Amino acid sequence: MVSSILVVTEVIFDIETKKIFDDIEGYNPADLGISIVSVYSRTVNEKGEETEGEMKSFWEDDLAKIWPMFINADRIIGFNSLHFDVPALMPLAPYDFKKLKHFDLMDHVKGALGFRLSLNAIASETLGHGKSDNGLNAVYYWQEHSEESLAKLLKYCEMDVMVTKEVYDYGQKNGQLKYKDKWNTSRIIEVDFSCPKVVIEPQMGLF
DNA sequence: GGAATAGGGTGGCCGCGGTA
DNA sequence: TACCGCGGCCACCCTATTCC
Repeated sequence: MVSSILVVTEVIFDIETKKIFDDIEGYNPADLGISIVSVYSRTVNEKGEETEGEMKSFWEDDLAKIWPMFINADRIIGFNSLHFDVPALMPLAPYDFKKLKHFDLMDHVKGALGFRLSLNAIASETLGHGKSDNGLNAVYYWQEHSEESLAKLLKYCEMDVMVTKEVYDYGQKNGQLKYKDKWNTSRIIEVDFSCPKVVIEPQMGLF
């Protein structure tokens, strides 16, 4: 008797750019340039438990290493990724990056609420802590380019990925997220982050 | 500060009810 | 009947918000 294993490979990612929109003409995230990409890659078993996970960060010179991670993923998770991260990475990708299995958290929040919310607003109320910094500072850290500022940039990008991961996990486990509205009232967002499991048939010995 | 988009504020229009 | 005030609805414009 051979039993099937249900697993999902998930990749949670975030990017930081070299420039802000003020530095470029028009609106094309691809023109901002990529300074660093942080990726949390993991496998999840049939119980929804993370069996293994690893955080990696890649500076612009190492970006070639990230593409195999994305193309093998069952779900690529980001926040506002479809409207920002994906277009920014597109020109650098060796394949059609936008055709992969993207899962944009903000898109789901917008679908549930009808309007957009920041990752910080959701994380603060849902997890009790928000982001450690903001995206503009990430650009300044890159432009400063000192050992200390690059360390801050790396830490910020990885922290962003961890916050995204925690929000995603909370939504998947509880079927809801939280945020504070403009009247400072705590609100609940009903979400469905369920993911179809991939069935892996154990290989029979061929020898 | 870029594009996109939702929310809020404002003003115009219309219908209804009260009063002279 | 004519006038006035009020409320509801709609369109428009401005502001706030997302990402970096």
